[in-house]
Amino acid sequence: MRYRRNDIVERAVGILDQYGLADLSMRRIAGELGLQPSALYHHFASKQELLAAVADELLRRGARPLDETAPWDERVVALSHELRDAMLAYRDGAELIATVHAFGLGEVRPADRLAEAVAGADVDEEFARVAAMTVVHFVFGHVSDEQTQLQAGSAGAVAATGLDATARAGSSSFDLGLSVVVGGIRHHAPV
Amino acid sequence: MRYRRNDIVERAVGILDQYGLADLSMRRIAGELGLQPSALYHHFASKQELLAAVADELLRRGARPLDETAPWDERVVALSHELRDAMLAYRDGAELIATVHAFGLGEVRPADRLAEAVAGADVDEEFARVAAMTVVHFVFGHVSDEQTQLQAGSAGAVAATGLDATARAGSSSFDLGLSVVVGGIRHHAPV
DNA sequence: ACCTGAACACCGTTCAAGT
DNA sequence: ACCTGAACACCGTTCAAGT
Repeated sequence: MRYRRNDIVERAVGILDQYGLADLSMRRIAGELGLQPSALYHHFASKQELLAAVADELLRRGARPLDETAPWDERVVALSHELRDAMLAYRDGAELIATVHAFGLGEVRPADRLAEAVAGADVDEEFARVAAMTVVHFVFGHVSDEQTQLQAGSAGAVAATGLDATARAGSSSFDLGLSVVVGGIRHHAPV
Repeated sequence: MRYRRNDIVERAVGILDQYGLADLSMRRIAGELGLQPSALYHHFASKQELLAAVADELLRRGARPLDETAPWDERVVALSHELRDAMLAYRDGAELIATVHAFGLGEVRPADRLAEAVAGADVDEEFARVAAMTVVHFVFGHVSDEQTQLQAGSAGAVAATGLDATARAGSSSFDLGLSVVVGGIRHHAPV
């Protein structure tokens, strides 16, 4: 069989969601496609590059149109929720996306759209960049924690109501933490 | 040779600092101690447990006394700098500490001391906990980014002045981002 | 352009057996 | 209590060769 880059990424997304990041090996991806592991290196220079492409794919699948006319803080909140939902939509999505970006990889850069939104407040460019990074760090950290707890819960014998409670707690503490960061940006003395 | 848990952790810290997290394998640790890899499983149930002990050790080595009489915001800033310095003191320290805590491991919990400090503001207990987690997520994310850039720079042929500039930029954007989060906590409407 | 086959240099973990 | 020796079931990556 002959595949293109995107076929491999799609199969990798499937393995990630079904078996988790720990089982997302080059050998497993190749095996499920009926290829030798070495064939993947025709499409990707390394596993890191393949994982970056998978993270980009998850972010693209989670992308939503943004109301550009909305106030800056509403746009920041909308973008943060979009990012959170994209991270939670697939198994280990949070860990994968956070790891890829920790290594400075990935073409899709959530901080860029956030920085544009923050620039709508009355702040200079450097502050907008730092503020956007702060929001991204909060979202990455919070949602990684959330997904770890969510998946630990679903592994054990937790009642459906218990899971719902966990999800609700995650969502409201996410909104509370986000309001702290957005409030901090709002009350920043203009430099 | 016969070793105790702590001897193994100390040797692991040495390997981490000299060769990095990617080379911190059970086989490497055992080899440097003149042991069979299987011997480590008498002291630690898994590699994850060993890594958690290493992360705890780094945090303990970076611990500093805290002025309990200082205002809550100064204590939050001091604890954040203590955490940042502990993460930066050893090669890949940021990634290790962030990863261990992302999996809910480690006995040393930076969020606990931070929550105590935040409780000094006029806020309820749940808000103090969420605010402390927000600070931790910011510090973990920012310092992981910082260390990635720092180490990418030191790998190439960067002049000493260039490295200093990178470190200075990291520090001041850290302080700026931290002031956003602390400002957000300060301006939070008491519930 | 895309893939095979084989190899290299590794991993974490288990377990019976030793002292 | 602490360690050995051997094995199991894997890894990512390289490279000459095939079509």
